Amino acid sequence: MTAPLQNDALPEDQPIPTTRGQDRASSFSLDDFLPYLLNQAAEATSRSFAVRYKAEYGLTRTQWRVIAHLGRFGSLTAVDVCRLSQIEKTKVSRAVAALTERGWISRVPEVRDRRRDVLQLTTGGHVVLNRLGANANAYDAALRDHLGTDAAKGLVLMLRRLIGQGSREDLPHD
Amino acid sequence: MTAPLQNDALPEDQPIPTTRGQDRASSFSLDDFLPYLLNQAAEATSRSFAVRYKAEYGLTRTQWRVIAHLGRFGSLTAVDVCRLSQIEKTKVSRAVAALTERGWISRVPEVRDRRRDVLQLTTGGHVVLNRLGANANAYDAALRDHLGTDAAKGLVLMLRRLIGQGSREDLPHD
DNA sequence: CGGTGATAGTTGCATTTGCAACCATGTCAA
DNA sequence: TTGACATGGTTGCAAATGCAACTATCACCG
Repeated sequence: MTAPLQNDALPEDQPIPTTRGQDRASSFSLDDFLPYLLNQAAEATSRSFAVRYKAEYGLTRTQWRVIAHLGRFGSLTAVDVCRLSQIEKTKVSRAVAALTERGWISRVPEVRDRRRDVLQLTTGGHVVLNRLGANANAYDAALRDHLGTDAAKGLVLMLRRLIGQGSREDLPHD
Repeated sequence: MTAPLQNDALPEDQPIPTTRGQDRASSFSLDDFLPYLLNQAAEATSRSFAVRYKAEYGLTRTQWRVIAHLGRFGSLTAVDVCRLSQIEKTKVSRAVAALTERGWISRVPEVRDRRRDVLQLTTGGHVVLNRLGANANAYDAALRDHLGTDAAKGLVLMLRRLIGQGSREDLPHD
């Protein structure tokens, strides 16, 4: 659980010291900065779930994601995982190594192109995925519920939009 | 070396070469998992901006955030920053150390409670913030534009909701 | 063939992290 | 005053990460 740290910190007699108040020099408002908000939200929602797969299976975030992707797509090469998940090559490589070692995914070199290894969840891997997947579903449902079903749907659309348009060149570079 | 993050990844016409078949077993659908989408979106939108402040000022994400918070709130102690930003104690501590060293923030021990140091942007710090802030604004505007202004507003609301730990509404505004 | 250049995946190394233990100071109550 | 406990902040260390080589394989062109 993300312990909220909710603060009784800011009541006026529990002071944020001296010169509070916005700094006039800049018009930049962090609280409305989309990347920032996205980050916070992502952190907030990821963290509590991360605790779970970490505690129960000693999984890294990356590892969990790799598993999830393999669960979703059946079999993939490492590069496919990269493309789909937007995770760095190296990270995937190491996650795969670890997961293979634990017997949760299998890796079979492709004959037609021996540079590639085809990755797949093993039976054990499926067990893990299913267990965690159930949790994930429940958690997700709770989140959507909290937002309102329709709103949640809208959110998903926008997020997809942002993901697709991530770091593009048509964005201002002063 | 700047714009890695390749993402012609998910658009429907994407080949995804080696995918052989879906995996039946699990009912978990990664593509709809909110924390996952949020993460992706956060990554996508943060990265390109991060490149900028990293290249230009050698700033870490955390450092940038600390600066932004100090810019927003004027002066804070490290713990205040933690509470506001939801960043780990340690991370803040180190960021502050680095930023102080570079002369971008000042740290003054509080007399009433010598455990605390009051942090503030120096003039130099303000310069940095203003420069980057301008970029940030432009970038943010572009993102909102891409989403549609109204949709973007809705998005912000939902994100705040997810962040949960509280609308910044209880904080000194302006 | 041989050469050039992409692609899959790994490894080395310097940074960043996360977590827990650790000071120093402050608070409150007996 | 003293002692128990809370708080602000730092540090040590073991992971996790990012980036730039580097290997091995393939593809194509002459």
